[in-house]
Amino acid sequence: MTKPSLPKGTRDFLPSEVMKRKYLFGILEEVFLRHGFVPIETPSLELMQTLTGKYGEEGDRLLFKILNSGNFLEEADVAALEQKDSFKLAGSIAKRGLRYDLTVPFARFVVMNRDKISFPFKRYQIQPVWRADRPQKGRYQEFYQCDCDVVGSKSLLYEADLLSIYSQAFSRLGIEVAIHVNHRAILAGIAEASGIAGHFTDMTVCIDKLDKIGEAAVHEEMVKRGIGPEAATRVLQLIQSTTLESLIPSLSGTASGKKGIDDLKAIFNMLKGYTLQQEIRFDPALARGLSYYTGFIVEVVAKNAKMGSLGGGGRYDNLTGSFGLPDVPGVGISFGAERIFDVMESMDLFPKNIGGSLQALIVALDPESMEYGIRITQTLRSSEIAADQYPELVKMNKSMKYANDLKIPFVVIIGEEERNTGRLSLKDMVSGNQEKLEVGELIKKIKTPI
RNA sequence: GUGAAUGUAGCUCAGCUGGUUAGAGCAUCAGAUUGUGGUUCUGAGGGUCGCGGGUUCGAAUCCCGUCUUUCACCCCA
Repeated sequence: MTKPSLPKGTRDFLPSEVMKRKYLFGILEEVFLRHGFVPIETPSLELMQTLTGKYGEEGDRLLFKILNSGNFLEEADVAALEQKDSFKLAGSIAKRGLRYDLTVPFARFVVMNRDKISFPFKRYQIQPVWRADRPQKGRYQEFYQCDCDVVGSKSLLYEADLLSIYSQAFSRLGIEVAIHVNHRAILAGIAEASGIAGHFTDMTVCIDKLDKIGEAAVHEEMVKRGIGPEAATRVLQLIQSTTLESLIPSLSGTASGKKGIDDLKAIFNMLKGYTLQQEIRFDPALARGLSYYTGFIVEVVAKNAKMGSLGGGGRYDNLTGSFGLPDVPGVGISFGAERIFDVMESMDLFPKNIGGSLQALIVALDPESMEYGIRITQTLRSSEIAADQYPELVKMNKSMKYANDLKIPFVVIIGEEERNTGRLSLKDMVSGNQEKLEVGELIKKIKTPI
């Protein structure tokens, strides 16, 4: 016998947890659908050639690879095997891998299905992804991503739409958030205005850490990466601006700075037509995931919970380029479902009534009542009541305990007397009251909300 | 990839500087209660102390190795 255990970074979900997760995903789906996004699904497995090279060296290392079937060593790269070069060997023995995110498979999907979809194509996708990362708090090797993207349009209307989705979704979930917005061109403008255009990546890597390590440490790190101390000070000064207007004097001289400011202005202008319940804040210090974002960028942070980002996204201009379809612009956002779940759990934001599913348990006391109970159960079920019959004739306290453990609100007790009179005992498990009712009354009673 | 912890009953954990038969709570099962759950009381079952080696008269306890899991960093959701 082997001791049961799970691979690291994976979890079982109990019924109550699955119900909560469905509730969360359900709300997201409703918001997505209402904004005109449609669902797609892609396989868990992709070809390694689809996945490798898309996430940088680090990402390639974290890909789960799937061994080829059969005697896969026959085709193994012998030289790599002898050199113990695992990475090189993998290419010859694993032609498939588990998807690492939903964005790259989506890019493949768009390229392969471009004849079947109409642009702009608005899709959402809620599926698990896998990463061979070291797990830690709130981070798993298998987790769900909820992505929402539009491809095939450069219109800034979609930026506004996606911000509206964030606002509505978090409001409906009951989480108060700040939606931070920035633009890659503004960051480029800041670099240019500080005379360090050549150090753009160094700059963004550093300022991304601002809220984590503080101003002084960011300054120090910028200098360490070859940015002059004065330029670093200038950068820090510029990224602390809280309004677009205050950046205009410094950035309007640079082409990219102007472009970024114009874009964001246009987005904010469109947002005036939306009803937004959450704060949307311009934050020039936001420098997230810049490796593939080319325009607008966004990140969502909970206001009342100590938790990293609950979601993020941005515009990218060349999603499908690596699959041979250039110039397809896109903009998208992602919800960090696992973290949102944790925040909602810690703030007790799930409705109380999503735990139990069964509304009535039928308990029979003798073999004839068992048969009678089957018919009653079916009657209740066809009256849209979630009903179930206790399957064995046992001491009643056992079946009552079962009803109690499952939080079933009503128990229908059927014995000889009930059978003869046609009036069944209905016990309300919350109040403990019990009364004898005919089936019709009983159904009405169970369906009446408390 | 770097660093630090951890591992004892199904679960959460106690077990002092080594000393007979390894404990508790929860959970399970049975009874108090032969037609009534939650609370309570009584009892029962359940352990190769992660695995391997070493020190010792004696190891859950000390040492070494190994595996597992967790936490932090990197990175990221």
